[in-house]
Amino acid sequence: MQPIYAIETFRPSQGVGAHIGRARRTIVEAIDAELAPLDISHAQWIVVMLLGDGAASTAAELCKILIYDPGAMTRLLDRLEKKGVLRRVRTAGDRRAVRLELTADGSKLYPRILEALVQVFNRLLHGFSKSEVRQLEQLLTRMADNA
Amino acid sequence: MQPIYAIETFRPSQGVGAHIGRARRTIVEAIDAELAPLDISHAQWIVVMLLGDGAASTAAELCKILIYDPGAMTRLLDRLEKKGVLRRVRTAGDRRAVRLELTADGSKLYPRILEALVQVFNRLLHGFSKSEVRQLEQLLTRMADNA
DNA sequence: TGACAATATTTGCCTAGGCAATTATCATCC
DNA sequence: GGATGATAATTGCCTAGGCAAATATTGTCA
Repeated sequence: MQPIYAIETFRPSQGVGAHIGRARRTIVEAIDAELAPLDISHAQWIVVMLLGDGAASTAAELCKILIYDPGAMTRLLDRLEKKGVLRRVRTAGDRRAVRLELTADGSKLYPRILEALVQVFNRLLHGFSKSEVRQLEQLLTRMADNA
Repeated sequence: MQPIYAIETFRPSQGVGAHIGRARRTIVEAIDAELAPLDISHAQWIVVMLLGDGAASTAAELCKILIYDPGAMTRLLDRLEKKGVLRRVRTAGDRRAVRLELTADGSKLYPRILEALVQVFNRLLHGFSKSEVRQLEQLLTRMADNA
């Protein structure tokens, strides 16, 4: 398999990295606009969704998934806890870890954010066939798996 | 064309957004590791590359491309100027704008970063055919164009 | 031309993230 | 079982980004 890019011809602002960066900023901007009335930050709603759909349940898991500083995560969780969105629960199993649970209010947040996400992604993926979406996901996954 | 996602079945941590986020974090992490010896931050080397390949030449253009706060950009440019990487040049045409130019040292930085980028992307794109890379780029572009 | 909106940059203030050190708890290996 | 290393979370300190206001300049339109 040949290398994809060569130093002589690679233009950073036209490579895959730039495209992914642009797509990501586009997504974040669109979702933030959609969620503006909820008064919740980008980092915060991602955490709510990861907890809500069961992808994570501790701070360490969130940090690993998001490649996020543990100290910053502690404070982010402080803010969400103070807002009443989640609570920290000491578990019997591993007393180092703190299990994170959405409160009733936090759980109500989940479907509202979910709706915004579905709406935004359906708009951004307008004109895509389902197989194209699946393909996009697979290509990105293969990239990440190469790391 | 049908909507891609439905509220009932959409799982945020498995959608396109999550994949793009993961891919982006993977890329940033890999490049930062590669560029560690240069002692230059993520935001900084992106600016150097955008200036170096002519994709931008003013602070406002950088802000637009990167969806970055103008105030933060001013200070980021301050740091790069103090490092001797770039200089600000008042132009005769529009006296509000400040044209940004890489210094000789900044220009030397360009190929070193370029090499790191090519290396990292070739690694992350290992196993991809060129048409798959092109396809990935096109899918991402179509997404961004829908915004 | 003159008033007014828009653009480019800068500054102050506040918030949030990164890094390093600390504490508590678990896992491992002898 | 006990020493040692790893893991989870937290805290302090510093840096960097977001927002709003201010300044300078340009564009527009009556």
